[in-house]
Amino acid sequence: MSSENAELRKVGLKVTLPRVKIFNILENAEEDHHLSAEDVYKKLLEQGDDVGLATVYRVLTQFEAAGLVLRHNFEGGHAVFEMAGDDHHDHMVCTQTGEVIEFVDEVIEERQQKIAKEHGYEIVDHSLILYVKPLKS
Amino acid sequence: MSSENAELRKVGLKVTLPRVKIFNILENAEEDHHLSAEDVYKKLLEQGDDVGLATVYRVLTQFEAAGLVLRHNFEGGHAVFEMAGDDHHDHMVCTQTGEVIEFVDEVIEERQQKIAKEHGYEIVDHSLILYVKPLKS
DNA sequence: ATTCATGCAAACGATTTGCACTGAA
DNA sequence: TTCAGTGCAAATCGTTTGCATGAAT
Repeated sequence: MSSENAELRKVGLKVTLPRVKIFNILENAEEDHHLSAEDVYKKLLEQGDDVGLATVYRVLTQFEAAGLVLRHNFEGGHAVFEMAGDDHHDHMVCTQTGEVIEFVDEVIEERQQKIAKEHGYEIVDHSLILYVKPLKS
Repeated sequence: MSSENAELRKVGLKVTLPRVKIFNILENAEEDHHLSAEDVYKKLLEQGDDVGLATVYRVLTQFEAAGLVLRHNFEGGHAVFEMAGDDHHDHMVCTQTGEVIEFVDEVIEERQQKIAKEHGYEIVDHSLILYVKPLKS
């Protein structure tokens, strides 16, 4: 039935309540789908689920290791997580509002590959974050 | 005489021993000039200078605020600092050796500006880090 | 005397870990 | 009955802060 069960099994994780709950929260995060561990924890409490913060961290780390979610280290100390399913994109973070905008640019993606190769490397992962502020209107 | 004194005064920082010592360490870091606060602290101890770790953090933060050094948040929790004097560049971090390679790509720089503008923003700062591994040889 | 800079230790926030407990296979 | 998964509290790590002392103006 619920597809998340399949997703979890597929990556070798036993289907447990906390894992399913957290998976759903990540999957259904509409507005801003970049959630910190704390965010996930609060959402769990809000919906009446009693999951420990430590478990949230453990599960998120497992999801990351399994490739289900991506962990980003924006400035400000804490990490944010998002479903990995969607296609790759980079981030623009507004320094005034904290808003996060996603974008992709093929030209940049290609240059990156090229640069790495020129130096004798291949890219394992990359992080491009633009810290921006609204244009004077 | 020593130019760092001028540099410090220029940015409105009183010339004190800890500040000069730390400035020199940053400036003379050859091999890898991306140093964590801890790295700087250890170098101070090695050369027999008794500066508190808290002071290292305070001074690095002041230097950053003054635009003398740049702070980068590579993955792994801790921040690294480098002299800002040199021109802008991005980073490639080898996931196997931890080596840090710097690079600049005008095409990428331009695209970034363009993308931000298209979304109604201007770039305040940006962070591009490629996590790489050596090509199979 | 007033102000700024420092060292030390305590405080911090995010994340991790030790451990005893529970529940499923 | 075995063992992964969990909650809770304590521990850890990088970094910041409060406070009292010390140097410079």
